Amino acid sequence: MPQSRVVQEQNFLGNEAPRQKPTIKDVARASGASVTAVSYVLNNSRTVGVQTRERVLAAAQELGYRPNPLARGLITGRTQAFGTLVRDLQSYITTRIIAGVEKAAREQGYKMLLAPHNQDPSQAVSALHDLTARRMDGIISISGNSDEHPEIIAALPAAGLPYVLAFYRPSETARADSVVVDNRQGGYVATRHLLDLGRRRIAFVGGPAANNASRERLKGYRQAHAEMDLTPDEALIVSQHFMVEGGMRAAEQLLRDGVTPPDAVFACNDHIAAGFIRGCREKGLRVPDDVAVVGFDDHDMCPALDPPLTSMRMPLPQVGQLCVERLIYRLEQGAAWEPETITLPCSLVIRQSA
Amino acid sequence: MPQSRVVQEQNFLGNEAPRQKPTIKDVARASGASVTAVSYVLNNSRTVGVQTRERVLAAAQELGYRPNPLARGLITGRTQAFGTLVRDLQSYITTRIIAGVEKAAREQGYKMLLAPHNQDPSQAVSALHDLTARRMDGIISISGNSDEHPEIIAALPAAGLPYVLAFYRPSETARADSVVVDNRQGGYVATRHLLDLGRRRIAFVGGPAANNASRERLKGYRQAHAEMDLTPDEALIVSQHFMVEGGMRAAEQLLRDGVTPPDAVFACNDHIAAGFIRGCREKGLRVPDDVAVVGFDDHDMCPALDPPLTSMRMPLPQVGQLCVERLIYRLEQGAAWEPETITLPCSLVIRQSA
DNA sequence: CTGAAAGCGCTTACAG
DNA sequence: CTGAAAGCGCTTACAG
Repeated sequence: MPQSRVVQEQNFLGNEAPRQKPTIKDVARASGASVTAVSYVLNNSRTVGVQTRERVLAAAQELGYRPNPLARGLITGRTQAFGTLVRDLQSYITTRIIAGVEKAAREQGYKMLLAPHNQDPSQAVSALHDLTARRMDGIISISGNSDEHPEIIAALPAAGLPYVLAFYRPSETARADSVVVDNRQGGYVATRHLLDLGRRRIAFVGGPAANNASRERLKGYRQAHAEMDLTPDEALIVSQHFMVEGGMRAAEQLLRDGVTPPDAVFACNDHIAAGFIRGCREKGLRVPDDVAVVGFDDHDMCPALDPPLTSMRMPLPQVGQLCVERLIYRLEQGAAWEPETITLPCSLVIRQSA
Repeated sequence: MPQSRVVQEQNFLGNEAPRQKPTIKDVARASGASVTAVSYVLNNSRTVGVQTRERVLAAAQELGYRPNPLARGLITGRTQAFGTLVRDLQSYITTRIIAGVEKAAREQGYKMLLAPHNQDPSQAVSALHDLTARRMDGIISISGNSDEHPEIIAALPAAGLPYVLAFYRPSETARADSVVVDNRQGGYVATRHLLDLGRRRIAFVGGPAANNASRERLKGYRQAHAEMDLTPDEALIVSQHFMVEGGMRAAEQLLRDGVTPPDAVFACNDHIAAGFIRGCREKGLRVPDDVAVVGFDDHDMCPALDPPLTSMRMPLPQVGQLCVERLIYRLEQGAAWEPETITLPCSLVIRQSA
């Protein structure tokens, strides 16, 4: 009898056809306990006689029993899994947040189902439907450096699942938990660093004008100036796409003949910063001597740029981790609660561009 | 009666508490059909009288009915979802393959459950257990530029699920489907490009010595030389980590005083190439005039490097897409089959470094 | 303290 | 062609 079990185990571990997975009934039979007892023992949800308990545990162990999450989910309505809504998986920022989500989820015994929506509201809605149908326990919605389409955020409450926003600060009225990075402080620190270097014509190259992170960083930029009783030249404040090409275009704008060039640039991401540096080079300007440059994101190519790029680092894995913790907290609390936004500071990584 | 349904729908779409999701029973009741009939209509698995069929469809539509995948999976053993095993989510290569997997999966009506294993066999085994327990329909295992831990590949068959390897060419005996990139051809094309430029001392900077992709690319490097009756200087062939720092170290090795420097470098990824370029700069060597450089991966920072980096592009999204197609094909075929490896060619993206 | 039984929401032989 | 019923693998009132 025990022998036949061993054989099964070998089949499972070997390269052969999969054995039939043992069910709770098999464990009950093998341990001489009732299905009820097995369930209670395995879930620790009721005290069970100690000898029964031990036989159940032994049998489960020996059979390699694993409860079927589908059956369990059907009854409990919980699946020990989160849906993670993301725009796409190509973004450096997004993947680092996901890494934090995954790690924290795993540590808490949860799995993560990824649902990219490609910034398409109808895809997002259908993903949300599916996540709900699969009885996810909650949803984490990750925004990247660009804002999510508003309809996507708006679709979240309708799913009827607890959710937390990562990297996106909800409007006052939204009643949503979120974990965000302090973009204002990041913008402040970056700008302040350039001011401390003695620069006084600091350009600001933001992302698309509507981008929330950019707007916050611009506030920090202004604040740093204001604190030193300086007024930035509004002509130095421009918007571009978060790409190398955007940075090159910004350089064309700001370094064109006939205008006084900036002596520093704070770029809202590293791609822009890199493109700007390239633009400087083409104009014959030296970085950092003529133009000091600070980027944002601390991209892993920063050390490889010429010169190595000084950049703001965001605590991205922590954002993911805190989202998970928040979500689990909500799951366990249930009932009424006040939405909460956790704000994490950025830090400056000084290299040679500023 | 219809009115109360409308109210429910509003609750669902609004910001209120989630309504109870309708079940197949609700659809049966609303349409006056049997549960059996509803099931057959919705699955198209048996012909049903046309008027019944239409009433069922209408009711399902109106109620916003979505079959519970958990209940369905419990019976059918299928969940319309794949598990995707990855080392981590930080790799540029991995995320691009994942994007391809996700897109193809979505188009075929499948979801994707991501399971990172951090190159830790025990994490991989437990992820595999979980994926099996959740009744995934199949598994796609994605390797990045570095080889997977062999135990991780070895654990795959034991899960008893169909699986496909992405980016990893299985050994002859492994009997596994896979979709890989033609690293040999990539190495050949890159090297050939440098040779055609007239370079004759071409260094090869690979990843860790055991790395399979590197070894294949080296074969291509040798082949390109052989075709022109050239023999590369073995001293120019070095191994480094796939990082900017690795490239810098390679530059230290190859450009040190007293040795004849290479006039070109083929680096096995863009981070290495970028680090090497930085090393050249520090030695006062011009790229590409003194040293031409070709990287690998076509990283999105390539255009921002100085000079913009010429690099090999791999058809990564296609790798993911073909994995999904292969897997679905296996699911539908079942039974006996011969393992198949699909090999996709790389292409050269010429910028200014070579 | 304990177990038989109902039931979660489906699918699918089975019997009409 | 059609539907009542069994059953997937669990959890948990319910009744002893």
